[in-house]
Amino acid sequence: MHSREIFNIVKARRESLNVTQETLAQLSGVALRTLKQFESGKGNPTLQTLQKLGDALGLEVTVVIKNKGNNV
Amino acid sequence: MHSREIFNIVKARRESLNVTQETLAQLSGVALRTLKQFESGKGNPTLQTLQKLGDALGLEVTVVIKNKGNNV
DNA sequence: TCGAAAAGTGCTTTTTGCTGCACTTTACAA
DNA sequence: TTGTAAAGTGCAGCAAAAAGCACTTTTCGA
Repeated sequence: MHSREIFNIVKARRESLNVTQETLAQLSGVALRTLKQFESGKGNPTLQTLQKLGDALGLEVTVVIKNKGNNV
Repeated sequence: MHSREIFNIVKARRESLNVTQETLAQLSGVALRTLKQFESGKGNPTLQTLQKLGDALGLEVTVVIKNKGNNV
């Protein structure tokens, strides 16, 4: 999952919940400026930032094994 | 998935592949110091760092909806 | 069409992640 | 036990993320 995809999922999720950036910023504890930057495709958020946003949106950051069945 | 879990998954994955921190650092392009810090449970990696490590280990960072069936 | 809400952007400061270096500690095989 | 490889840690510099502020642009309903 590429960064862009992740950004888009967050943005899409926020929109599907009908929440403004400002509200999400308050709910998540992430600064509005940071959120804006992030949703407009720029930036390289820290895991913590991503998780704060995820928590507020009912999203979860996970790390999974790629290509099951093709591993050592 | 909490930060600790993510750290542990990365570490466990590296070990299961029998790769040293030093080798992973070279393969992933992440500095050894950063990797060490990260595997010992400290730090708050950026998405990019996490993805570099994931790429080298065959892991993928994803963002998924929690509690399927309980959404808007 | 117009006005307000929402979103996007430039600039700046503060904080902190990334990195290199040197050293210590731990694990393990000879 | 001892030597070596691997892993962990303190310190410091640099780059970049986080955040605040002000302003512009876009969106959209009245």
